[in-house]
Amino acid sequence: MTEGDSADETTPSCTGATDGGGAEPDRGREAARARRDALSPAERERVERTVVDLLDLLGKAHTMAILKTFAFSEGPLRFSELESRVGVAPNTLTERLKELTAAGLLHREAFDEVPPRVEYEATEKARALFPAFGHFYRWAEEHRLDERTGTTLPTGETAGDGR
Amino acid sequence: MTEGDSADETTPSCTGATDGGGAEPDRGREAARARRDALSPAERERVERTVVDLLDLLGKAHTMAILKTFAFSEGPLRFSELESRVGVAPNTLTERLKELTAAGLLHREAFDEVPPRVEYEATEKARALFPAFGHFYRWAEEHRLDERTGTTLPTGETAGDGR
DNA sequence: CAGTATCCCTAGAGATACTG
DNA sequence: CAGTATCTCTAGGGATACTG
Repeated sequence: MTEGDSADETTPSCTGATDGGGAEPDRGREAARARRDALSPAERERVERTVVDLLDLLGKAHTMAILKTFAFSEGPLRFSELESRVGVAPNTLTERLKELTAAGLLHREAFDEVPPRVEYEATEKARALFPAFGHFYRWAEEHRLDERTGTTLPTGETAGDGR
Repeated sequence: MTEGDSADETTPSCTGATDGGGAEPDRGREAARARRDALSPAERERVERTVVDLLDLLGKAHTMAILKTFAFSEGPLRFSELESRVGVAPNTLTERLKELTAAGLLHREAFDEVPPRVEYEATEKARALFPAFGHFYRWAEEHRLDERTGTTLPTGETAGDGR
């Protein structure tokens, strides 16, 4: 992102995530407000900045692909493994990996063996994030982007995907 | 983003986001896999693309600030209102608004009155997304970015906050 | 193998002025 | 008021070659 602008807060609760039909209109908003108001202004700001920064990071080039790779892998992953699985240039991968590591989402361990080996692994912090991705995933199962589904929910979401 | 890679998994909704200690290691992963494998390859691809595209959109300049504004507003919002609340240049705002509208996350209604009036409102589709933001919010309450909290969870999260 | 060092190159955000 | 039209500028990602 570019700005360091003014207002920005954050959000809601855990209400009708999976809503199949029209549930309550703005149920979650109140809860959101409540949660939000429960924090001290300073802490609130801190939290909100964190959310924005996080989204910012997730929105960067291959971050999601990288995290997803970890989410579906058993053990740690090596640089080259990620490089090929994600399909990204080494410099970019290095950068992302550094950011993720600095954010505490990945843990880096280097073994100085003959052919160098470095392993990356998702931390608890990262794992705590995965459920949120799950929410997005579920959302994506029921909705589509780039389609004027207006205010009404789609009729058949699982619809005719391209192939 | 630049390329079309895959996406990600899922998990529980409102579970132990707040986990204070170490819960089960990779509990959600299996569930994620299960959910994922339940879909046809084509649909899975569609869903994963949607998630990536969504994150991509959310990661753009002022998207989160805009959506957050809607999340905390009662009624619809006007262009100028958003312009000042978010603090963004008109062209950029227009662009973001168009994208959000095209994605079906916002509904645009123009009244041709003497001083033109256009109102934007979050759709159901957008509202269904808010709880996910809530998850991020909760996550942000417990974690910090840019801090080496390694594999262990932070001790005192509400940290730095002065009052 | 796991990166770093360069160079290029364009998407995209800001500022500003203008219009229906 | 709600945008559009320009122009400018730079962050950041791709490709490639090189190194500890």
